[in-house]
Amino acid sequence: MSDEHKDLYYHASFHEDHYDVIDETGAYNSQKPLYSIAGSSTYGSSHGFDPSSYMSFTECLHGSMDYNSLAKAFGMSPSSSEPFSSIEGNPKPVEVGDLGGGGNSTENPVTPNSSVSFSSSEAGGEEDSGKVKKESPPKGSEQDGGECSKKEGKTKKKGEKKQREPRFAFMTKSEVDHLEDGYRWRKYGQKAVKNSPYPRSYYRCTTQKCTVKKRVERSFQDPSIVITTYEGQHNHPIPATLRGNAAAMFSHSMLTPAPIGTSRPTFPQDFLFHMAPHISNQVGAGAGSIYPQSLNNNQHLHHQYQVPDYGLLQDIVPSMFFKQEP
DNA sequence: CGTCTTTGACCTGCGC
DNA sequence: GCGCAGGTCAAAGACG
Repeated sequence: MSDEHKDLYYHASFHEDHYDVIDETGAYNSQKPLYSIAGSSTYGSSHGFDPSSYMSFTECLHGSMDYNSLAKAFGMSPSSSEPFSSIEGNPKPVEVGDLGGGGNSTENPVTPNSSVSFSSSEAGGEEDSGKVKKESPPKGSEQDGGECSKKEGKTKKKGEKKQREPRFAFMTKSEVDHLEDGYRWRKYGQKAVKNSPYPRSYYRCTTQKCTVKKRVERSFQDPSIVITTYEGQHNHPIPATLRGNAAAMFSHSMLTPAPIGTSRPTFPQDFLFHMAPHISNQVGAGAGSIYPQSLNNNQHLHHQYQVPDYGLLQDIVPSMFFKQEP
């Protein structure tokens, strides 16, 4: 494995979380990797992809995702006190790598190494530096839409580490930083990232009571790649008013076959994750690359990727990852 | 007027 | 203890 690959594919860590990425050979470079996902790259549109199995990105965030199951499916022990990879003080981000492949979409060919990586990390109680703001009300209360008073309560309990919501990171090749995912977000901050010329933006779901946040930053290794990290799960449906009927049609369209590489799907904005057949046994966990497909318009055309063979996936990929339609 | 972005300040945890 | 870096707040401004 060459470092070259890593560099090429983004071995940069997600800074605070140390998300590393693996190269196409499956080798990765991480401190505490739980498992990695490496994808194969080559795939011809002729394979015809099986649209019956996929899950929308939004849905994923929606709550239909069972972290434990996911973990289990991926070869991790779901039950234990570490759902995904949580470890006291040491988030074990699941990483994904390999941007190898991808392929090209008819309308917008993407470079071979353009794909999206997906990683997640759950923090049972990580410390995440700085993440905790004023530590006032336990995330629970303040969050709720409530912007409560900030600088006041320092009711932090000793030894009680703030619990972090599960997080999922996606690397998408795109020119736009903020990818449309069906939800409404409000930017609440932007920070320069160390060692990166690109700033990181912080967004929060505008829906009341929804505490989902997401961070968006561009890879400094490959500026064309946008890293989006979601934290938490939406506890509400997609805003119906968003982008017209996007939300409305979402429920249906997301289950509709989308011939990638042939015609652009007409779904609303969302991503479809596709798992690549390539399995890497890093750290004893199976993996596959997840290719997202933007459902938006031209704006995200570059998110269309070749779809890998689905065959193998069904067995390794957690069911919740796919939406099965009879 | 409501919503969203920008941006400097502030807070917190961590490493040295 | 100090400095650094990440994360968040909230005032101010832009926009429709």
